[in-house]
Amino acid sequence: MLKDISKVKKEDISKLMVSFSDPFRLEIIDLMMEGEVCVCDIMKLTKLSQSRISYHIKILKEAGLISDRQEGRWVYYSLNKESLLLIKEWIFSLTDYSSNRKRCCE
Amino acid sequence: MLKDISKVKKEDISKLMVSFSDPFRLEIIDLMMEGEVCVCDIMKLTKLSQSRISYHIKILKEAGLISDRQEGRWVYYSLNKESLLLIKEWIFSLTDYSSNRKRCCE
DNA sequence: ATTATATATCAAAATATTTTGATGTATCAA
DNA sequence: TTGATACATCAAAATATTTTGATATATAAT
Repeated sequence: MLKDISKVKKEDISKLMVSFSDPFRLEIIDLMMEGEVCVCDIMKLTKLSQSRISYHIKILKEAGLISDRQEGRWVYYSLNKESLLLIKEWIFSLTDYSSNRKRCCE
Repeated sequence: MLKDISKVKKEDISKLMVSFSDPFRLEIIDLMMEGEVCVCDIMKLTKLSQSRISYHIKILKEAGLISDRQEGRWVYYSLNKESLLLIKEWIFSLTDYSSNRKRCCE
């Protein structure tokens, strides 16, 4: 069930895109492609500090890119498929743009 | 001719993504979907200042997202289909991630 | 030649993001 | 109930990005 991408606000798209604009967040996202991860996993696998990871996780969460689920002391994070689809759709609208070139300043 | 997306550096992806992380740049990109535009066009259509537009254009150029072509006093900018495809491919690899969930910390 | 136009670039100021280290909170185990 | 673990949050410092206004450069028209 895809939304009409032209009606999605630029602010929402740019906020999602901010998620991908940092190499450390991309690393974290990479790990989440394997499945759920907790902060402790990310610490082991990336050598980033705990608060630094929490900070980036927060950015991803606020963008709506990831979901969390608590279990005991652990919080499991995973990619949110809905927002991935939204991004995918937006990229589609971008790559399928009409290729008829207009002249500028006429 | 698609590259092996897993071999593309995170820094390259994040730099491309930075292009999309600002609402004004998204506006500019939107205009480019219609075809080539010059800075003067963008000025007319967005009411952003000239140097501000040039700044954002520079970001897009350095990310490799757009190409330029000079004609007299005008410089025409347009989206670079190759990098759009790269992004598309990257998004694909992200959305097609395996959904088998692993348990953390085991 | 002079002037106007289109755009780039620059330095400074304004903002925003990121990192760090410390502290707080909740959960669990002993 | 004490201590350890997992994570969040906070304030300050460090960085990075963005905006602004001024100036520079190249082209074109007069």
